Amino acid sequence: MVKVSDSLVANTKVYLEIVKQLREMISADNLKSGDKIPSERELSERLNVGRSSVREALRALELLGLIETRRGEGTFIRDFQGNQLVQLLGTFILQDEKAKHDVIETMYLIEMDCLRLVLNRADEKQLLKVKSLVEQNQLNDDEFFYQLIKLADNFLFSRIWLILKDYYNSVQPKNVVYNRNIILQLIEALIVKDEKWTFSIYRQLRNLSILSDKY
Amino acid sequence: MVKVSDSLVANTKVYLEIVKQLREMISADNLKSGDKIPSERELSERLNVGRSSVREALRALELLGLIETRRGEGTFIRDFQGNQLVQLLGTFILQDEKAKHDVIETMYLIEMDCLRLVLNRADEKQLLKVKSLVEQNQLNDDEFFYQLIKLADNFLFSRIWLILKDYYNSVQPKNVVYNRNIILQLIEALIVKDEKWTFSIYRQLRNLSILSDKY
DNA sequence: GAGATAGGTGTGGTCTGACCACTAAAAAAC
DNA sequence: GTTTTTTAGTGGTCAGACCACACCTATCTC
Repeated sequence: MVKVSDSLVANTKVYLEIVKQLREMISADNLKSGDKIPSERELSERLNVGRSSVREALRALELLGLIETRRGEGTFIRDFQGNQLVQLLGTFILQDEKAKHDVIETMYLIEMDCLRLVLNRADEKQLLKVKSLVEQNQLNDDEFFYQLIKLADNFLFSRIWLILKDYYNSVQPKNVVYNRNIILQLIEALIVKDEKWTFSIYRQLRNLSILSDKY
Repeated sequence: MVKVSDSLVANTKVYLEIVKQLREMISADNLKSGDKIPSERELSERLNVGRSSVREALRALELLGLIETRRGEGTFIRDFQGNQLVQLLGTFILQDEKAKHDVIETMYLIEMDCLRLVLNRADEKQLLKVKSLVEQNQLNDDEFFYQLIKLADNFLFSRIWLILKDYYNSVQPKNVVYNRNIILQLIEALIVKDEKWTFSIYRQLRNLSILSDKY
């Protein structure tokens, strides 16, 4: 009988090895969001490990938001959502002020990077689409920005931004402002590809006017 | 007998409740990095839950990097380090084709963000220190950039950059170029706080000359 | 035949008890 | 006093037992 743990020098815990195996399994079978993964009992049997070890791995991935389990049905790949995770991390690590500052600064800079990308990349059509959504009041501030970030067409930035946004909102209560006029101006500036105007409006939106020369 | 699970409408899983309890416990007792938390068996008894449930909670927190367990000793609060976590998330998230391009683009943009931060933040003294290290040939390209990133004084950026750099090096065969002259020019540009010059040199360093107007 | 009902099966959720491997501190031997 | 041995405590893992729930299917009722 060959156990997963035997394949290593045993300095790796079984549940970590299972996480690894799951990763490879997902990648090999090209499983996507919503797909089902084998049951706990089947995994336990296939990997020659105890079911409790399988559960430790699955629970950890669940807390991370990477999978979702439904009693009586099974375990499914999930579209990664950082919120829950971020909330947890936040209460654990975001105590010191410097960390909060870093989060906010990083988010602003990444947002501006995305604006640059949009300026160079997005076509007018897409921007007009966002504009119409805003005009119909279908987007709040966060949703609007997410649309912009997506237009930057960089998946990594989208992911990072989503996480940072959650941190940001948990640190910075607030912002029900939603000034539609400013947002519309920002879109306009992007459409005409006026970089200076774009960033001027952005700083206004984020209340960075005072710090305008800092970034 | 009152179980943790009974105190709720039971729509919350026990291990999540334990995570919550642990959080409160840590906060109440003001436990800090390095401190020990109760043993699995004690927690199991105190919270009236099975040890396996306690373990599910602890393993999840461990994968998150929030605690550390040492066999034979116990479980300890840990100084949070995101790298392992981000690495894990990365392998789960970065599977698509476009990912490589996104990684490179993201790294470049973050490096430029850091340059901006350094321009506004770093004092000459620190820069001269880096300069002397370069002159003594004590830094390779990556190490040099890491010094710069650190001068930007944003912990989050440092973390993200380190991860991206690993991906970058595995994607981009590689650049043993190490042109000391260009690096020294970059430092000089930063010292005199000449933004245009700085970015011009940077693009040269990263061979972005062709794309210069894209970013 | 259509619909409602009752089982059966598979799944996650949880607990218990049993080992093992390892560490550190106490006890014993010198 | 120093070394060795024992012992108690801790995490690591497994196996088996229930439970609650979702889904399917065969059966019953009309």
